[in-house]
Amino acid sequence: MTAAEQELPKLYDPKAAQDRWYPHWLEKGYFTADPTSNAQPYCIVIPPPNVTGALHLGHALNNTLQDILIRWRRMKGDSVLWMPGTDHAGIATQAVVERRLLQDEKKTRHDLGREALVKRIWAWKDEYEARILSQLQAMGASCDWSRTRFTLDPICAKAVRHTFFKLFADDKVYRGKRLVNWDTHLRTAVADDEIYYEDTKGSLWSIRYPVAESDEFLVVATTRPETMLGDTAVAVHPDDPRYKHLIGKEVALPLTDRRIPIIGDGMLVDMAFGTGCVKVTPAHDPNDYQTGLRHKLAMINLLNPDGTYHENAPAAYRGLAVKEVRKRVLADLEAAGLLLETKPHDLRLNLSHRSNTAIEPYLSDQWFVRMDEFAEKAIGAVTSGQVTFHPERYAKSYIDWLSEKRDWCVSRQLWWGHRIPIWYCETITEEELNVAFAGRSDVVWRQAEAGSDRRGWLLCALEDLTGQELGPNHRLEQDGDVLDTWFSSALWPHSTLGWPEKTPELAKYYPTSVLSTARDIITLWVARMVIMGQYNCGAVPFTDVFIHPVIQDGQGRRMSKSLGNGIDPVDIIEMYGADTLRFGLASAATETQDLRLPIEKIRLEDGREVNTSDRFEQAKPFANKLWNAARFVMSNLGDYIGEPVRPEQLSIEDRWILATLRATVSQANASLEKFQFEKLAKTLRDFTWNDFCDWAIEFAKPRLKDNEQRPVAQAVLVEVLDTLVRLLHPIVPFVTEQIWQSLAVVAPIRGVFASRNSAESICVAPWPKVEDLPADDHAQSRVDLWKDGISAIRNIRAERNLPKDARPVPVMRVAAGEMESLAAGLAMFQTMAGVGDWRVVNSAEDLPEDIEQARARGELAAKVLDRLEILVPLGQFIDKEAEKVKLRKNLADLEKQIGGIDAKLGNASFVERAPAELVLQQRQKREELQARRGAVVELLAALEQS
RNA sequence: GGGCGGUUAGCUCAGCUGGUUAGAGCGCCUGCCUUACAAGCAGGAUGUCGGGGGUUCGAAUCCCUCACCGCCCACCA
Repeated sequence: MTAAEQELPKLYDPKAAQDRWYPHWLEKGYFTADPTSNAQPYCIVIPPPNVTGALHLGHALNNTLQDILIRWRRMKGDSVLWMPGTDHAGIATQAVVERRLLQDEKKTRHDLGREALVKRIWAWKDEYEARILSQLQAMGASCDWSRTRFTLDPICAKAVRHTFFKLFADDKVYRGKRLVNWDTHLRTAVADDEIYYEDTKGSLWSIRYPVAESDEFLVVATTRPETMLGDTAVAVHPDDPRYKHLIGKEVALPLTDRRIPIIGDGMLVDMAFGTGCVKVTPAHDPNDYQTGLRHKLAMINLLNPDGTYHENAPAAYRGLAVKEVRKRVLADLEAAGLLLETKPHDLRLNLSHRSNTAIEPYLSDQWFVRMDEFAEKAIGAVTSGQVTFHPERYAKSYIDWLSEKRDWCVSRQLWWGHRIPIWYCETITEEELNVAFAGRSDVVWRQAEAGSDRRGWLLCALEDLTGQELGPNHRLEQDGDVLDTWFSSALWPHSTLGWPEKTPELAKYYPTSVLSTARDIITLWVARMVIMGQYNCGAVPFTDVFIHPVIQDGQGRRMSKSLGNGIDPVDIIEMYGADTLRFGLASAATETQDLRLPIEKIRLEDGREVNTSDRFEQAKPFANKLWNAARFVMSNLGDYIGEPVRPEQLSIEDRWILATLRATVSQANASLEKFQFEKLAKTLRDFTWNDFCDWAIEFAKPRLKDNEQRPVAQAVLVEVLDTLVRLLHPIVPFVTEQIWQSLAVVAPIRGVFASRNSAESICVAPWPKVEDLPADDHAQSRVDLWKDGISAIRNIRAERNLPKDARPVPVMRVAAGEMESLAAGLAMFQTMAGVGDWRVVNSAEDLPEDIEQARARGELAAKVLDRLEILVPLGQFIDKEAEKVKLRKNLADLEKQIGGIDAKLGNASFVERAPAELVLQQRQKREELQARRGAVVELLAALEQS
């Protein structure tokens, strides 16, 4: 491509840049990690999106922020790996596929069978995984796609199998009882997040339980009378004077022939609620279950999986459904005169999302991971500083949750997931097992615990058992359940790197660097990754956890399908381009607040209705602005030869913009180190727009017309543009690459000083270094004075409505020491402020005659600034009255400020107690203001006399 | 019920280790198609910093309290 072939359209075309550069980056392999590199490793594993559906804006935010970090570190020269992948999301995915099956074909999973259903889910997964990956690519994500993983793929499966095997062998996993949320319609356990609540008007029934061998009664209040058939105790508060004496005695449980103990339990019972007596049904209520554990009560399961009453219930109720049992129990109690009262009571019904039927707490046997030691170690990882949360307040939720040390239930009654690698055999003996598996270290076994639903032996194997290992006389049956999705997610940082194999990737990139996620999964995911990382690899999985804000709609609600307020990032990319999406999200990613996006529905040209947000309008002009600044620079490089520039050739304004750029690089570094993306975006936007475009380019225009100054001005523009696009690249990768590549054609040689580079893509160009750019306080101070002067004249022109072509001839009064500074900006003033010849005078000396005369005639407009007084003769354009009003307002402002300072300085306590430095500063400030006031008073007086 | 965060311009948000006349983007008003950019330029207006109390010479910033909004966790016999 030659310079002539360059297309430099006025409007930046995001789509063209995206279509052109993303495939190019992939082809060149810039995103491919090299574990053999000697560079410092930097690795982020993507929080794997669920394959349940397409990505929304929350994912876009998180992945934009990760890509910013990744692209930054890649440019810094680190050996970078951003590991992509997706999550099988157990119940969520199975549920969507089952729901669709029911809708489209009126079939349940039982109609299809396990194998066929799983096949359907794989097809679903393939579709959505492709969609998700293409969304990430559309956003510009620089993942190493050659390593894309899926939580059910063979590499991850191997890690899961090895982990479970190790846990089993170490006795860290056990089979135990637990109350699960049982869906009696679908005959399956459902997860907590698959339950919804409905407030309904129910009843609170009071039932008399006769105390054995006594005339006394205890009255219990319940919303679920049918569960009384499974009661195994009645609890009262141990300090309750009404019942204290009964603790240790028994009641005769009505409708049954059982006697159950009266226990004292301060945790379960609130003396003030109801009657102060609580029936305890450990097998069908979570609190009662805990109470049962505390008091070692019997646990009587009343239900069959289909929700009918089990043989553990008295004969009269067996085989009946829950509702029917309730009716009968109430009728029978009534008949026995034991039903005291029925009161209306508001209660919350737990319903299954999947079948819309009531959830029954149901006691079942599940696999658990022992958490005590694990949690202790994982807490230590944070308290010792091996893992740091950003913002740090989130460490508290992590530690609080882990401190409960509740064992982790890892089995799920699903078909979609990692099958639990346990085989049961009831008939074998240990001797026979020893013989069958002699010499094999890949099979371990343990005896089933007493009280478990299984008898005989539990075998865990690294490879699937065929079932034939024990010979024809013994049946081996594999556990039908799968593992909790979070089990495989917990291994994600090391499983994706190849553990348990000792891969070069694992050696190079583990522990990874940063984990970026939302706060709602700090416990479910982050804590468990730390635990499993420590267990499997002996080291924490990452050193920093960054918690990003949550995206909400205009009403502060989460985005969700059911509310219809979700935004597809691809829609935003189509409307605004990927750079604007990313810039908008980064600009909104503040540390303290969640991110509120007022949603609008709009209809696209193709008729589709999509959600969008005004927030992207705010970010929209930026890429184009940058593009046009670059276009200006490049259009002035036709004769650029790239000769090195010696520092002494630089003008004041060159030194100013380079010094300002230096400060910007330093600020950008600080923001990136601290995960302050909003600050990063703002810093770079401000530099681009306010310093580079508004001033530096304008300063350069006259110099580019001067043959002598032109090469230096060109070199500095190239240097600044080159550095700026490198700084911006992590946020807006496409427009910066477009500029980088175009710039390479017109200015193959860059670098005002030593830092020349000619990277073939900005993706791998060096990150700017602060020390390559000169600091220059003097230039900064001087250019600030120029800017003030130019703004002041523009202000006068605009406020006095001077015609466009009017060329007033102003005077600037400054202290003697500043005269030279201002005079150096001569050319700039004339073009940028639109003035004719102008003069700088010493404020201690008399004004030039023409100005003095204009003042006498009252035709002078003035601006009295801190270091500078600007006097513009307006001649016929003067409006004396308006001028007086302005000066009076100016005077009032100054007096108000002086008054404020006087109040402070007149306050003895301030002078005594405030830092001396501050008092001095206030005194100086007062002097300046007084001087300005004097000047304004003088001007006003002249005007009034005229 | 416990915990966390928020309440600053019409909208979305910075500022909060106390100390200039409280800022930005978008929107709004005025004037400009000034050959980088009208998705632009120049200029302008806009705030009892949620209410109340306290600490301090000084509070948007620190403390207490109330109200409202959001989130997490627990619970509702």
